Amino acid sequence: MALRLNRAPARHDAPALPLDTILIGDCVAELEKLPSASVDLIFADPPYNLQLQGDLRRPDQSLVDAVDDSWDQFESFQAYDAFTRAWLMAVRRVLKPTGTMWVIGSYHNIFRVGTVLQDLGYWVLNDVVWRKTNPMPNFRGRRFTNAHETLIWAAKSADAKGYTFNYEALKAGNEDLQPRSDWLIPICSGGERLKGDDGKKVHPTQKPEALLARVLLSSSKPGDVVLDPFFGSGTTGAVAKRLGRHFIGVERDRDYAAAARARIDAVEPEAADAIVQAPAKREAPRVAFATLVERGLVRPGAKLVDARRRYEATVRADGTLAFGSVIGSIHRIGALAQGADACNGWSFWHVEDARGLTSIDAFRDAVRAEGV
Amino acid sequence: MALRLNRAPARHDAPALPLDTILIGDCVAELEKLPSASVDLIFADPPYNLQLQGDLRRPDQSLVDAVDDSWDQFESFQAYDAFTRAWLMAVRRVLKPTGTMWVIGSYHNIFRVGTVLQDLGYWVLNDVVWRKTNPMPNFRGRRFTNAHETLIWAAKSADAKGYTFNYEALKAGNEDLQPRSDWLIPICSGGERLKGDDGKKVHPTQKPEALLARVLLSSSKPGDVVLDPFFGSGTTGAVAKRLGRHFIGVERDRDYAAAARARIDAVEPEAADAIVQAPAKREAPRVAFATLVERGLVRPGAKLVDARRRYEATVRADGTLAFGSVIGSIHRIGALAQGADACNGWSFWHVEDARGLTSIDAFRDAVRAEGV
DNA sequence: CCGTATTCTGAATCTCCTG
DNA sequence: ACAGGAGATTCAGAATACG
Repeated sequence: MALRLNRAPARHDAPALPLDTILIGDCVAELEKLPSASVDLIFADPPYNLQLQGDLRRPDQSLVDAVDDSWDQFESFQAYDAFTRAWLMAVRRVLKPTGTMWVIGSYHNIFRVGTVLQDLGYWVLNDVVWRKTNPMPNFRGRRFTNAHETLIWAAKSADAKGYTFNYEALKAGNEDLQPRSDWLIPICSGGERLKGDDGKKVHPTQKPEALLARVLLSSSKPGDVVLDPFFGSGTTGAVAKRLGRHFIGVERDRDYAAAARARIDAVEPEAADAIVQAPAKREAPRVAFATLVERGLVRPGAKLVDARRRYEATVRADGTLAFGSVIGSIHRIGALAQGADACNGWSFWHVEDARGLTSIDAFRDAVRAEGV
Repeated sequence: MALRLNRAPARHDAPALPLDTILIGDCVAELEKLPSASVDLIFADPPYNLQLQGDLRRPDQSLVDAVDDSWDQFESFQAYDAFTRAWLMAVRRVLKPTGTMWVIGSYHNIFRVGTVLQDLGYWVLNDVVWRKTNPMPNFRGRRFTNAHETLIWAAKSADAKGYTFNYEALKAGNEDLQPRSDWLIPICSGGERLKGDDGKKVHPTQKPEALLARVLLSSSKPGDVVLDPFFGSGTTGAVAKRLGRHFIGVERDRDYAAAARARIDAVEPEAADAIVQAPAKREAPRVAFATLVERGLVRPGAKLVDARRRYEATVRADGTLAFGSVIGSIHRIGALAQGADACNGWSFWHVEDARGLTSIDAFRDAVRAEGV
């Protein structure tokens, strides 16, 4: 039995569609009550099936607050696939033929999700990468920092035409460059992060509003109906309301649903003419020395010297420097050579050729000039 | 029947492994001839199963040279999955227990590949995003510009330990920041792109050498054996040779194999000092704290303190520490002092003298410099 | 009150050798 | 195989504390 947390007025033109409502219950069961082909956009943030083992501690021994909630536990890949198949079928029935769907996930689950949705006849339009400016580091140094999550954007079927893609607006909001499949957005923190009375986060995986804004602005129109079958803390609803879209959320957990309802009630819709794309965060123009080597601007085996040619180091293929038997970054080796505590390797080291000394900083500028 | 394009001298220590060789034939059949658990790293760039529908034209009506080769055509997802399963099983047998595998793909195939490899027992370590500085634009304006491809980095099994990850060198080459899962690398073009006598590209999906360099530098050591079951234009082989790794390539198409062979023969390996393995701290020879006491670097009876002088312990002649009435290793006592359950005593404890605090790790470095 | 320093935290599949 | 212990390991940003 679903309990509805509804604040929307009754609508006579679409009586069966519980607009701007959070349906409390299992999403497959709740979606069966909705009419077919009735929503314009789906955003789904399903459980990731993280399969965490033991505790993880930071180098300072503090404990990482893991996502160990029961809703993220599955017995096997098979069980996860069955779950995935069920909800993907349920939302597909409700999706208009011209509608599209977004799903977000990590490497733990996204391959399963992508495979199942292809098998069900969805047609992938893009995979989009959410690059995090501030991901949690890899504390043990045994893998690459997991600095992104993946979104799949899919149409209802291969022959679906007429889906919404606000190409011109996106391009205009992106310095007249085509919108790309890699998005740089910070994680949800600070004032945006919902906290309980105890000061603890309400939901372990709250998504940033900037991410949802990019989704809704790119693939929906004002007045469209956006369905989120894993509503959680209600980011989809909050952004939908702010941007003049309707939402339907489904959430099993009453506490999450209540927090989401309160959050959404506090949202002020933006004036229609103010609804434009949030400006993209400027890309940090950070260039690593390894990039110069990779791009062939500095050759492995080349000798670097300081401005007065007192010290010499050898460039290695991995973008480190060798100074005697010591290997390290341009900064650390620069400091070591001088006997200093710290050194800006970019200004310290130079390449010598027929024309004389060239600062490696000049090569970095060349990389930046090419658009990083 | 496989025809080998071999330029490597015979090796008596590994007679069954055709090092630095391109095996011509189907990869599953060819891999059956190789011994089990014999290669250190796999890089695979399988067909993407692109499912192109009709010609793609640019706004000026010029035709885009699409990947429509017969090797990229599969009748169904089912056929593609069967193909994927077959080659993933074949390479897994050949992979050492400590080895890892990279697979690259796009949204057309990467979900299938990821699902199958998880089902086969591979353990995903990371998914890595290759962001292209210069992707092909989306000419229709109906999707996001496909500006990235996805790589999956996986170990042979969930319990596989001891795989190679050159964390410290990668960090040093990246402004002393740990390496992330998003890589920015230009596509292969210009002089690097192999062209035939007719000026046309030899292979439709030639990968940039910078991408392979990052793969090999991060997850292999000099002298390792790298297997590429879809050798194509031989980028893996060219980079392996340049960086002092051995390669084994498998390629069905004789023309591709011949072009790859010629390309690799022209490669000059980097100088040894540009590619020797950087010593990692965790691989440095172990030094017992007792050795420091034995060698007179730390005096029995000396007081050790933490960096903020909050705790104090006494050095004993046998290399243990006394903290109140408790006696134990530098690590145990460090943990006890802080009330933590673990502690790296080497970085925690310091000796105080007229010049201030000196970490006992500095004395350990001195011992190592003397040759343990 | 302000500027600086410290602390806290985030969708995380996070070690390896010896006995 | 399993237990125990040595010893390795973090970045950005916000919040809080301090001087």
